[in-house]
Amino acid sequence: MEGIKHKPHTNTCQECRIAHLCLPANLNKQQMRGIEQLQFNSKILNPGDHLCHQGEKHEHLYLLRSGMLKSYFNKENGDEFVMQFHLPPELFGWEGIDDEQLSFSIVALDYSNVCEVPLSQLKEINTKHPEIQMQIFKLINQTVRKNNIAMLRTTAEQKVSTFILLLSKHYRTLGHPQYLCQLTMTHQDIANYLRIAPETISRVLHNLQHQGLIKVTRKKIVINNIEKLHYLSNGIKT
Amino acid sequence: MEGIKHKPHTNTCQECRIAHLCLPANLNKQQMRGIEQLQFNSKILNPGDHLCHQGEKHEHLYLLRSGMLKSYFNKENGDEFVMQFHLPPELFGWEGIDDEQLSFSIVALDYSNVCEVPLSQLKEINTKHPEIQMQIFKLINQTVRKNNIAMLRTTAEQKVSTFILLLSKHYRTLGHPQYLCQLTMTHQDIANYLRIAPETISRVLHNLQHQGLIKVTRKKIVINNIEKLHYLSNGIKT
DNA sequence: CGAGCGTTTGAGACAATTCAAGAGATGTGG
DNA sequence: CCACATCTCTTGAATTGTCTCAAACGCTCG
Repeated sequence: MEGIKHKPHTNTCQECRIAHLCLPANLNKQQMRGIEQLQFNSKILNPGDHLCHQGEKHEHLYLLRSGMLKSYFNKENGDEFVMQFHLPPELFGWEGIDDEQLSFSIVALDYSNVCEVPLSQLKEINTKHPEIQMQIFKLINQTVRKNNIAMLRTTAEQKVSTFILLLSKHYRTLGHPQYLCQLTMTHQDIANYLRIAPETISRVLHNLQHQGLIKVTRKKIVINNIEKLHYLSNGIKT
Repeated sequence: MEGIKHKPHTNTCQECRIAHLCLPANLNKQQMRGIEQLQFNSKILNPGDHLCHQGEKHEHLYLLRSGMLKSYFNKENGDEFVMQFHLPPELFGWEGIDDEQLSFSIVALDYSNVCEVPLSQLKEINTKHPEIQMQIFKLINQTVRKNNIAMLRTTAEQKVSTFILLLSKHYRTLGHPQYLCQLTMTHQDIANYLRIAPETISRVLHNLQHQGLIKVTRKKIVINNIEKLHYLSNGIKT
């Protein structure tokens, strides 16, 4: 799987379908015309393809246009540590930006399209389009919030139900009904990310299904009672 | 306590003692001369004073020059939720920057000195000094990392020992020996932040003392074996 | 089809929480 | 300066939740 070649090609922000959710979000039409020179390489990744590897030189920020990614690193003892799942539109690759080397690897979980912003170009972008700074703030902020969402919960049930809701929201933006949710990653990865045991994921899903809130078929989850799932995820008892 | 008036006064980055750790970190001497116009109000806070309140208009970024702060918000059910403890030099106030209103309050735990950067001024700063963008990235990154440090740990012992090490590092930068650590916040606040029960904090501290790693006197902790504490905090068994 | 991985399920062990009571510290007003 | 009320912290006992270990099952892919 990994062997398949990336097909880099160039994209201008002007013709990008999700520019309004991305760096140029705050630009008006006139300013948009001024960014003809804003164009970046974008990469198509197949599931299992790596975008970058731990230890490589840190030279890009990335913008996820579509698909789903996982960033992780290997601890000294060899254990994998899942940092994040990336969902579009997401700005990532800024973690550890003060380091020369990348402290993490990023792998595609789904067919994905990623836009590369060279760090070397960032200052220039910033000078020409200072409005973009605020948008970068917002994008970073969304990422931080997304991660807090699942990890700050205390019980396994809260964590898992929050995670399901997060994913289902993503699938809704893809046009699927929001009560549908596809687990593209393994239970192991989710468990690692949420800092719980993989067996616990299994048990919680079983419980949620038993309560009639969801229906699990393989890696597909249908949400029957999204309202109650929200309650659970926020620790509100009914 | 809360009633005591803030004493705002103006600071230029040029004369600031910690400018090299703050926004102008990457500027050379020539560029530093160019930032005479960079000056911000700074506030002195007494313990218990609020810097800002949930619901107010979101109009500043803040830079903590000295002291210690806590940011938190109140959930619908009235429960307090501790988001972060801020240690200098830290850039904060960018969480929820896409919202009009502040989603959190910030209170001083110690005598603190905070520099205010108006959001309205940010674009201008950015245009004149694009080098600062990268420094903002770095500062945000440090904050995210600091929070991950304690929260990604799995056991209560790991969380608490990581937290102690974090604080002790802070006190070292103040000139205290690094094996000294003052808890300016209540166990309740720490517990809330680390998502564990306050009783557990008490028990873990008791255990660590029993193992001879620390000595607890009231809110003062003396670290006897910092190396082993590091092992514990990283989950390495000895 | 068989190998290998991921998932499910159960039983026992362990960690952390909850609840409750008491000790210690802090602040206030007389 | 003391007495009282209020917080915070400590400690114990019972309970709950999650983890670990182990075994079996089910997919997927060559």
